[in-house]
Amino acid sequence: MRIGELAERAGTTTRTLRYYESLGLLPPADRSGNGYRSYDEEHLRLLEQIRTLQDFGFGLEETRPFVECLRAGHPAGDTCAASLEVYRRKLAELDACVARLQEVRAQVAAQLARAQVEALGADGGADPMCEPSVSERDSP
Amino acid sequence: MRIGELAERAGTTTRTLRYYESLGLLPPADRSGNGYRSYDEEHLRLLEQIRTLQDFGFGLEETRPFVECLRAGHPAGDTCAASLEVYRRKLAELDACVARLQEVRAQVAAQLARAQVEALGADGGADPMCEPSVSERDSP
DNA sequence: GTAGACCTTGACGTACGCGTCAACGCCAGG
DNA sequence: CCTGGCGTTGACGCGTACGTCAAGGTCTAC
Repeated sequence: MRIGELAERAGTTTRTLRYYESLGLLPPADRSGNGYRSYDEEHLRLLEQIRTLQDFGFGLEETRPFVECLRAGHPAGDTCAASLEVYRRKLAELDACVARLQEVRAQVAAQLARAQVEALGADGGADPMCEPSVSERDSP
Repeated sequence: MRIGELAERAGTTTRTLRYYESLGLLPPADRSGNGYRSYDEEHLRLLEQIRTLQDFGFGLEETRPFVECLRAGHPAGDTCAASLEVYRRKLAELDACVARLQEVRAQVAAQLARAQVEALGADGGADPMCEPSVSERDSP
């Protein structure tokens, strides 16, 4: 099949396929007599592997071991040692990233709370502890 | 003070200060007779505000309301309505991002687990439950 | 007067993953 | 024969937040 068909079947663009080839991520496609790239089903599998990982947030370079694993003849791209290592590294990265974001979230939330109070204090209400909060005497 | 001193005190570089000015994020600095930029303590406060937000992962444009709030004479950059809105938007973004990352993390973990099993099955061990694990009989 | 440290503007480089032309070749249908 | 649709390479653009270099002006100290 030619590049346009492969691109469509893989849900990507011809530009992307040529880009991957230029990176050496995809093997150089065979050329038919007129110079057109010629692809087979295996290329489609490689692309599906790449797209799956991309959706996970993997960079293109991180997908390389998976692609090479498939090209080496393995039925799955992620059963080779190098691929497993990338998975593990990525898990660690994800954990670190989540932790950082949660910490930031807490700090931003705290800043927001403080700023809201300050905004009220500066804007309108002079002393905000006149009326005792009713909720204390509500239940007994 | 001149640009080098401000940069050092703010923990940044002269390039960054000129860049912010070119964006209109910082107000154009006054020039002394020789054409050098001249800054005061207020500029330092603006920069501190920007850096704090940058550390939270805010983009430069997102810091603009805070800077303008300070420039408007408010004692804090985050007590203006626009700044509070940015805080709230950022909180929502952070929550969405954390959720997405956690979902991805779960999927990657699942892929890793599956791939490890497949790798074992293809590589060596035929039936991996011959020797009962010794740790079970260790303590009693 | 001259070296060195500071300042000025301008412009290109970086990383990522392509999008979007430009200018051209090839091939099938009418 | 010509149009339209496919393909080819090459090269610039984008967004973000600057780094880095170039070529020059300015000020201080010796």
